Amino acid sequence: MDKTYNHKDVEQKIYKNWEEKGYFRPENRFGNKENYSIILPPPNANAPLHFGHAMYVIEDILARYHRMKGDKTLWLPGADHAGFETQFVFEKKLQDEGKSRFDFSREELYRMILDFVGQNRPVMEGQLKRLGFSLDWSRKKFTLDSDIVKIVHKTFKKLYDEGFAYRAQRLVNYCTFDGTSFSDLEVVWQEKKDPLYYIKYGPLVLATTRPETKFGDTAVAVHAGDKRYQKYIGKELEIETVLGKTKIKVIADKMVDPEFGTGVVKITPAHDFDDFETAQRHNLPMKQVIGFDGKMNENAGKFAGMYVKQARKAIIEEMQQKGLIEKVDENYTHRIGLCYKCKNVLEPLPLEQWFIKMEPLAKPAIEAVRKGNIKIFPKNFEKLYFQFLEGIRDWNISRQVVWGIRIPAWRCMKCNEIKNPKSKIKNPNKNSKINNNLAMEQFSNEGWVVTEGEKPEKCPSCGSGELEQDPDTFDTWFSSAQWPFATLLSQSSISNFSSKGGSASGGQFPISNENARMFKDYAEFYPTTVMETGYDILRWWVARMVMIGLYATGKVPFKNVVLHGLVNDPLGKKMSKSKGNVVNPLELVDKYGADAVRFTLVYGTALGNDQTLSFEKLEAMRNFSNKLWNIARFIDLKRTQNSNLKTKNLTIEQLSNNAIHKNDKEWIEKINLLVSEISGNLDKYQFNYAAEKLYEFIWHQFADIYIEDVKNRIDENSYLILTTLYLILLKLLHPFMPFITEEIYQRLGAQAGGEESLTIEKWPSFA
RNA sequence: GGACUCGUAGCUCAGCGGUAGAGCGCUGCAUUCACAUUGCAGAUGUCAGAGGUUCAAAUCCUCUCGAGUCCACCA
Repeated sequence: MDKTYNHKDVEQKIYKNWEEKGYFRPENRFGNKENYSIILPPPNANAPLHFGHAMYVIEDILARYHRMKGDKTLWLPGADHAGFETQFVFEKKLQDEGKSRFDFSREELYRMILDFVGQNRPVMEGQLKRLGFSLDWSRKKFTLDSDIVKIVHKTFKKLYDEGFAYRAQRLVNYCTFDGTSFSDLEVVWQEKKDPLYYIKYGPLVLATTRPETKFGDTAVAVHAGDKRYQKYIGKELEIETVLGKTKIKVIADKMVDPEFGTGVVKITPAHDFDDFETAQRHNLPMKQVIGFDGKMNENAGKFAGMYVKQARKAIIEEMQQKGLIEKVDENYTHRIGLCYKCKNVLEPLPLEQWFIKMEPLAKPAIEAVRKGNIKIFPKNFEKLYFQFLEGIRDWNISRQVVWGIRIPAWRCMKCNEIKNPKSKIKNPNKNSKINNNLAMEQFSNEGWVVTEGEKPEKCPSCGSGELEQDPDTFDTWFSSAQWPFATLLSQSSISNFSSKGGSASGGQFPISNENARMFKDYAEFYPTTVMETGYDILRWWVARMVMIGLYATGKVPFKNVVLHGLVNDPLGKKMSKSKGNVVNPLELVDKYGADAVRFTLVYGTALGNDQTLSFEKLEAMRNFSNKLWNIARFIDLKRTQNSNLKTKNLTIEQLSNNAIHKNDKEWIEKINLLVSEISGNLDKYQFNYAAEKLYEFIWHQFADIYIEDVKNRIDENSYLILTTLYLILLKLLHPFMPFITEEIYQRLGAQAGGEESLTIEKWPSFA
């Protein structure tokens, strides 16, 4: 054996062997006790891993621990299509090539992104392997796999049929130049100085930066406690405007800050996010004055046809002439949203989209945690969970991107014409004249046909064949929310469970009990045992999985939630691509070895806390690997010096019966205690304790004291005890440092008579 | 603006009611011995600050200051 351990020589070779032998497949285990399952949070298929993904080592520790304990263990990998993010990255690439998404048809664009992702996905998977993750690759899934898509469609259909999915008009950030809406993520916020106009509304004066939207005002709001305006609350005022006299209602709402401006706010539901919400609270009508083409519409009277900026100027001039402007604050700064692409000001505009009613779904999700059907570790995150669910709003699941699962909903053009004769519904990107005067109430789903993916032949209510599919795709999180049951269900032949024959009403989708046997993985591993992920996606992902999982299957999707913290750069700053401080975990694996990287991540940081990446710590853990190596080297050397010295794979009890020397007996007892401590720590997700104890014990107890002691009195019996105890320590350490422990085990284990790999060895039990 | 997390040895962090802990670093010594990616010995802290609860507080409560994250995006 070499003097130092060289991880590069062994890691990849070892992983390849593990995989070929099928150790990570649950069906290959002997003596299965309980079913144990973890679904890997699917990394973005498009991007290489970042450091956060290395934290999934926690899942590997759990998987390996339970596998060794004899549980039938499944750790299932997958990849997420990450709809908007991936399309965003791809469009950047197009941009670099001097192209844009508008140069391609929907189908072309989708195909191109699919190819792009296809090239990147193996990179990500290879990285997970380099980290030693004991994932069952035979079961890997992608969120756009056809069988997953089928399940997602089915869930949506169920939500629709049971009245949880509805169509409604909500505001979106719309770029009138690019003709598309953007999600909140892609809005670029910028500080800008704009005039703040103080304009007269009858007896009131209010401040606004957007006087041109005044034609869309459907109320004026003040704070309920504002003494100045008490007498107006609930009254209807007659006011003078540039388009003549009109009437407007005064409401009281908490959204108004009496300190700002005059303490009076105009409410323009169609063109301001806050106003929109206020209008919902007060059941105010919505009046659109700006079209999807960026021009004022007919509600703006003589200003119709003007672009927003022109109109603002023209209106201000006229108001000034009429004496309707009290003053102008020229130095007002505020933040406005810009299009990331063309840097134009985004226009909040009302667009019809699909929503999910969340409150009834959130209730059982809250209950599940309250009752302890789901446990969250560390416990303090429960608070965040409840906070989110108790204040939940309906979920907009429509996304105007191509890269994703297309919503299986068709609009009957004929029914819509009957319902809304004047404004023929067309793609709003082309036609601005829709829904100008719609009330705020939820839309009915009339005129829509929702299926499980297949195109309907005709409209069930009018029989028309003129059906147009919703161009939108689902929010990525809508599919990820179904990940635990979707991945497990889709392991079986999915044709068993498709659409038409399926239980239409009543029972929980997707399957009736008698069919359950067809879905073996689902039956065995759902609900999964642990969902382990970063706390930053507790609400985005974990909470939604609970809600949708409970809804779709009638069961919690997992029994335990384990949340890890973030890994920051060596200066303690969050790693981000834009800051350019991202550390590739693979670089560190190359330099220090996967085991050292893994151990570094769990050593010394309590679960759920952030940590700062430390090269010193990595070095220390690499040294620890070397220590392990040299203990093995000592054992190996003695053996070559005296062929009577033997190692045997014995249990602690058997060892006890064999020990002769008093000191050896003591050390057996010490390790016996250690086994129980480490097992206890792992059962309680106290990975840092376990790692610290193993490090301290192996190095400063076992090597520094015990080996030094045995060295001077070595004989066949003491050698047997010493080396067998070392095997036990390797087993305890294996979930944390799988490569080096396996390599040493292979070198020592040949004589020991154990399993062919540590991966499938039995976890030491304490006497 | 709202919420959450964190401020403990030079650095990175455990501890979270009972007279302060680890790793790294530092100081001194040792070393043909499995390992210098080593061993032995040692120094180092009014546990951010101020109040309060308690027989007892780094640990519980309140406030202040500082660092960070998430959410919202005030006319």
